[in-house]
Amino acid sequence: MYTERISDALREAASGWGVDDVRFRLDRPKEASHGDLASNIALALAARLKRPPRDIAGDLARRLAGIAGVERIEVAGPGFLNFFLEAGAVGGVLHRIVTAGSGYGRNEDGAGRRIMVEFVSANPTGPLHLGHGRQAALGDVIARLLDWSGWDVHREFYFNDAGRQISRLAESVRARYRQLLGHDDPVPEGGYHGEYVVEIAGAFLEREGDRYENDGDEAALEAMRSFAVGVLRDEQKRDLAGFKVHFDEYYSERSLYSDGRVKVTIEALDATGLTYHRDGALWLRTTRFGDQKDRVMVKRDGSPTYFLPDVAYHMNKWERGFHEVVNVQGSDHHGTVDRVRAGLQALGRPAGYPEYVLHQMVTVERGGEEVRFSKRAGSYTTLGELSAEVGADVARYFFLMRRPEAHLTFDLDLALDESDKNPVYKVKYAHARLCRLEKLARERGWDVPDESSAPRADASLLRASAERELTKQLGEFPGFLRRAASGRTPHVVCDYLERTAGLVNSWYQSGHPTRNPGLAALVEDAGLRDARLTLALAARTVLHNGLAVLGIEAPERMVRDE
RNA sequence: GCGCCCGUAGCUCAGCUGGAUAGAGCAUCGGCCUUCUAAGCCGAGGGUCCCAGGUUCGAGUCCUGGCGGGCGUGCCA
Repeated sequence: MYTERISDALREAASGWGVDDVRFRLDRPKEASHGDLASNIALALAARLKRPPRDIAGDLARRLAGIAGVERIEVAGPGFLNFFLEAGAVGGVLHRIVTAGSGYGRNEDGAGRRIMVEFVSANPTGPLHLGHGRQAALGDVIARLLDWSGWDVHREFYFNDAGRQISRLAESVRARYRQLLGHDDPVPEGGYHGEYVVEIAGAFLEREGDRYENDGDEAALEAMRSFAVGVLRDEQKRDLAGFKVHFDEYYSERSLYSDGRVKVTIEALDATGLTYHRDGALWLRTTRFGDQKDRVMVKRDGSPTYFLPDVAYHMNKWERGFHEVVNVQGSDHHGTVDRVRAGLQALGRPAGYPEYVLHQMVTVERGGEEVRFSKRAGSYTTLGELSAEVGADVARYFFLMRRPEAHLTFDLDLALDESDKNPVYKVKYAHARLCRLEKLARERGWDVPDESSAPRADASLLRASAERELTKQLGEFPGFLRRAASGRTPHVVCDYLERTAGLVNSWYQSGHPTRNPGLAALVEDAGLRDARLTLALAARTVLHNGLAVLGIEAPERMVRDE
């Protein structure tokens, strides 16, 4: 590829001057008059070589003058090198794209190594809300990006089926159960007030009858607990499936207690000599590893604090062979990051283990007003409702289009709008258009380039600026995917796709059969038509693959339901 | 008090290791459908990139100090 060729030549030239570690850019300038590619290498070298950047640029321009695919090189501004490429060199990427097909954009950065993405990990105490939706979309797409980067990815959901919140859920179910039997038990302090608890109590009543009516013991509570957890977990799984999110494994916090891992972890931490007793509790010197203060690990009453199962769990991940772990969590959990890592470091794990992607919260707007939702108060906008309302594809896209650490305002009106305002439709529409183009060509009895025949098309015929701009954009897809994967930032893909769809539409309009028949894709000239249909095929491939990475359908035709 | 994140157009937000005249969508205004789907395109207006210093040939981007907002800072999970 021409970019690699040029960048190698530049690096080699720098090396010839004794600079082997120069950092420079070689990318597509915003301004068309700055060429197809521009580099700041002369500016980067100026200080090292103690020479004016324009002189260096001039030397480089002369030196690279004969390089294949480059038409001419200009020195501009303070010392930028602007490369103007031959049409054939630019178009060559189209052949690569159609040959790679549904694999275009993949790379082998992960080299087949295992990596775990843990996400959602909601407590089974209620339905998934929109915050979980953002997390589900982020985690799933980060996993997909890692897969596209050659990692062996494992998706895991950790569910907290132990502890106080679950007890409160069971007590809330019992209160509702007894209410249904005519008692006036109040929902306990700190309990769950949502209507779904009443439904669970009703289902429990239907299955078990009134046998637990006056039974206040542990066994009754346990029966309600496991029933409620089962119902809620099934519901969460259903909502996630509707959102096109699946997990390889659901890991139970309870199991960490029942199989002794929490106990083993306490003993292991105690054996490090980094623990001490104070006020009747057992503390861990997490400050040794950068935490703001030491933390209690075993409370005065003998029970472990919540971060211990987290440490035990991550030791278990490590033992299962996952030395690369990405945890996707809400930023309200950031306080726990340091202490969990500190506990793990005390046990000899590396400092950056595990990695965290902390996303900001989601607020919902409808009619310009913020919609308040609170789990405890029982007022809801659940992920299931949202998927059903706007569709999984739109919901996923909206959750993904902002970078994780930025606050997300979910505009329900815009998401529900199936007309021209929704960015998801713009991308899908561009894809459908390209499919339509191929279909029409076939209907007119023309051969349409496919994976095997497209590489024979003469891409150097694509000289119009809309064609070149689109072609160059398509060539950058793998780089964007790589950047999105390594940065754990799916929104980069959204931005790329919106821009690409825009260029597709511009190109499409520029070849309007009436106003500008010379640039139309479906022309009589077979050579030109094949070149343009190859461009269409390549663009369709990129849009399809980009949407696939986001877990979104790329339709062959759009049906307007008006 | 301390820690993390955020502050860019009227609104919601991009801006990759510092690069050329700061971008997109929505909203506003003006054009474009007898031929490939107008769910689209073309154009216009709209900016103290929170403020003040500093580093640099060059700062929205890096450093320091402020201001504003969110979250955290439990022997709660």
